[in-house]
Amino acid sequence: MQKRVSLKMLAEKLKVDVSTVSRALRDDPRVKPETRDMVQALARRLDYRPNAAARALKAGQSGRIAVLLSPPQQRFASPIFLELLSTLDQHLRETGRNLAVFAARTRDEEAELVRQIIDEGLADGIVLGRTRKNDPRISFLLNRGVPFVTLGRTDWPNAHPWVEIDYSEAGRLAVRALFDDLKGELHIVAAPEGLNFADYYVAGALKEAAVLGLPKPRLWRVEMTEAEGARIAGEILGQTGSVPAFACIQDSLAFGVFRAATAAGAVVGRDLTVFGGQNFPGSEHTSPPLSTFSTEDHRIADLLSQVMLRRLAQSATGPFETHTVLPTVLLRQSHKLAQNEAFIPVKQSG
Amino acid sequence: MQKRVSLKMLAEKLKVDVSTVSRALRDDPRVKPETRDMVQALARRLDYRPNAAARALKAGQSGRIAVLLSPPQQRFASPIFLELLSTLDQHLRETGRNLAVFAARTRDEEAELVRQIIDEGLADGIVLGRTRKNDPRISFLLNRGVPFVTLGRTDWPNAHPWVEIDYSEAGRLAVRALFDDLKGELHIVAAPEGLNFADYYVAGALKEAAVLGLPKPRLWRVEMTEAEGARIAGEILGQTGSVPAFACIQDSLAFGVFRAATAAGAVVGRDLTVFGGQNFPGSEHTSPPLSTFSTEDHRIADLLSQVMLRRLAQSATGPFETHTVLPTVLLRQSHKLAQNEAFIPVKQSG
DNA sequence: ATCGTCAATACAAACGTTTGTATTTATCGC
DNA sequence: GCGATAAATACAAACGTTTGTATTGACGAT
Repeated sequence: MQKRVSLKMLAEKLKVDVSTVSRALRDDPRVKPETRDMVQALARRLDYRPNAAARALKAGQSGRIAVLLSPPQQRFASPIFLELLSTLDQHLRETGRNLAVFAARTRDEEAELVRQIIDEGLADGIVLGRTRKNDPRISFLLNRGVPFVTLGRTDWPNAHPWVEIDYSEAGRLAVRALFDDLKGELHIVAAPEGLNFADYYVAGALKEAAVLGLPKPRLWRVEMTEAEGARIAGEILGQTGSVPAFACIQDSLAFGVFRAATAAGAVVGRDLTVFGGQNFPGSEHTSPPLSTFSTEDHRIADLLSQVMLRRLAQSATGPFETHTVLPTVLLRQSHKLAQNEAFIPVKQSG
Repeated sequence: MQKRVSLKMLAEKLKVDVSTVSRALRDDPRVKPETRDMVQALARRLDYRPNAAARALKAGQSGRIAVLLSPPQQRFASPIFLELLSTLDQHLRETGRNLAVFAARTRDEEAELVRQIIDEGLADGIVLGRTRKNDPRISFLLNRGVPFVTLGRTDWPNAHPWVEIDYSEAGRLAVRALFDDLKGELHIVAAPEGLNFADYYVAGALKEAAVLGLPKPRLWRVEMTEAEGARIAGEILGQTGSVPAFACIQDSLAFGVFRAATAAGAVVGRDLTVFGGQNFPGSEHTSPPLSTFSTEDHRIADLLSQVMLRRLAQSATGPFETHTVLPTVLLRQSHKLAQNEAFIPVKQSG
């Protein structure tokens, strides 16, 4: 357990000044080639690594990028997050940066957490998702001039780079798909109001319902958990004799619908129809295979990483034109009623 | 975009020394109560936050704990990781620490990454999973005296705290369950050799097979991906006329088996049987519901966090007696062949 | 020989904290 | 009213870097 090797230590051993050592290691032309080689040789031999805290202090930059994990984070948290963390870390490490992760307990806590991250110098930039209306995190970051990238556009769509999944299209798509065999009431099951992606989904779904001449669908704004999906479907299946259709914004909710159906002795594709979202692992193997839309997780993670890096390289202020709306792709067709046709996979997901 | 507020700034405004400001903020009895209040009032008004880098440099501690995400990290990465990150961040922030995340591309890269984390002072402690035989990460950390906690025991079981899932029991359990209706060859599909949890699983499974007087099962050591599960099952389903049984160490592999079965027109529960692991989201809703074992993700995450904090509070060297082996719980019974009995959920998973 | 020039290196300050020690100021005993 | 004592505060060094500037010594030009 020897002492950590520092510039000072190298300097003492070589009987030169720390400044010379520092410059030698950075290939500064001001140091004599022989000195440089000597320093570098010893540094390599002792496996010298520059201290991150000291560098951060000097540079006024932490060298870290934060990812904000949005609550609630449970087993059913969107699979995109892990992919994002992994991809982002790869990209960051290539540019000498590291990844910091913060998980707020509640949505209200997030703004304060963001403030802490910035003002304590815990990170130089932030990646955040689940943008919302009047998002206090965004106004704070803009105000401070902090580089950040969001998953989902905000109320200041031209003030920062963002990447967005086309949830409006997803909503439209789900309703359109369910419409074909619609035999009963249509339920839109989305995340709480104010969350932008959910608002877009609902808007897209409602618009499509109107276009198709449907009566106004029943709207549910709940947390995206299997429990909530089960609760809602359980309630509906208990009271109606018709064949309800559920357009769920996320597969977690749809899984809940499956659970409620099983509990009620109802069969999906006969007594009810379901459409999910985000193509969770396992959704391919439900019975019938869950209709859902793909969100191209890897591409999103990759894009967010790239955009974050580009933003970090930019000067302090915008405009930042990097706005990308990613398409959603229809997967499978289990929403079709059994008596109409066989369940056929539209596209393999692996 | 005003300058960050520092101790110096507060000191100048109040015409006192920075040391006084520093002490006032930490409620040092050496500063006069009126001065203390004056300082704290201004600090609150200007929303002063101590700079993390400066503190880290002075303290010789980064104030961060690293979590190593083990490759491969894909959509099917174990759901435990997100839960772990979330829980750990909660606990850490309560003690003024933060969470850093590192994702190695390959297993070989991990040891070097760990070295970098420690020697550059990127973190003061590490949480790591997927321990293996002759794990170079562990020997390095022990050598450096770094506080760390592992998910899964190591070759140095008394030298550091760890938490372990009872994979030996899981293997035993899977084979025992599949045995009841075994009509063909038994396949053990586990993660690559050298990964401790997989080795325990295989050992437990083989031992149980021997106890039950079964012929030696066929062994597969592959990455835990749906693709690998599908590949293996596809191969087997193509060549055998019998009813193979697959004990998969993780649901991702089992999902692959389901996919291959669908592709081959085979029906799970009639033409083959499957047993999974870790109870992934969605595994409840396969048809038939996937038999698997639960790994109590939240409890694991909580335990790892607690143990890490306790370890950080301890003196530099052991012994560290915190060893916990968590049980695995059988969920569902879809491995039963259809003609024998109906598929009944043994226990709800939500 | 002397000065300027250049290369090579050393010195020093700074980033924002924390903390040991020195200094100032007020208070008390006598 | 004077020295001792304690309270309050200021000074200074340190953590490990980076980087601007000063110093040293050798050499060529005059």
